[in-house]
Amino acid sequence: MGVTKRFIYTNSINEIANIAKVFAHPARVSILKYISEQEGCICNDLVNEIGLSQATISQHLSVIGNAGLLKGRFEGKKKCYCLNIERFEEFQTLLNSFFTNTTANCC
Amino acid sequence: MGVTKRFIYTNSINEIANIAKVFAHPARVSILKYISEQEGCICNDLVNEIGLSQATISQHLSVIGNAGLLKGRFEGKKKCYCLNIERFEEFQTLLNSFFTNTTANCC
DNA sequence: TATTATTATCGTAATATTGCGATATTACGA
DNA sequence: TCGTAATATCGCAATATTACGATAATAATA
Repeated sequence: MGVTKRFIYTNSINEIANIAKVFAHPARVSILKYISEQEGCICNDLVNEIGLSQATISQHLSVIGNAGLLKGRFEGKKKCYCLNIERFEEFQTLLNSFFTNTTANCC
Repeated sequence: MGVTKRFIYTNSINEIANIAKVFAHPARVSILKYISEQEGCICNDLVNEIGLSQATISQHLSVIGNAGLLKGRFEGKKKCYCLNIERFEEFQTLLNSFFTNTTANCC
């Protein structure tokens, strides 16, 4: 029974959880922060900066990318990543709504 | 190698990840939302509302409680929970700072 | 052409997380 | 006093997640 019963929750509840999940690992927070400070950066920069293996960084990049938070393009053999700001702001808005609604409900 | 290398990240990175982790499961999002809509509620209300077992709800409440987001007091045999708004707002502020800083950094 | 660099993916082992039944403890009502 | 209700915790099985070595494919350079 290690699988989450996503079917019992509403779409908006699942959405908040999915968003939060992207940030629930420090590697991914660190990656996002580092990328935001560069004009663009490549997987191996992150390997050097963060100190995890290339395979692991690539895995975490995949999670972030699947969430829509990255734009990437190849420059030769190097894949150069930068943030998808619009998506980032979408996430911020959704989380803020959740927080604000939740605290406003309370007496 | 299933354990996160938390020691390689800064405290503030770990903090963001820890906060996000509380919301990374839909049960906990749902619990927080439901509690916010009541004057106070008990574990069994949540069992009925969400549809997970009492043991599971109690587990999730424990995660939320350990994050400091709950106030609870016994009324007889019933433990009545409500939100710790201050802590909630702390989390919101920290997450917002992270999002705002990250998007502001970008060109 | 050979060598090096870059990266996504696969496979694996270790650990964390999820869900739940069982249970012990406490409170309450008949 | 007994029966019921409420809840945290334990133990367990199943699944997800984490980290990494190995590897294949591609690009660039000597």
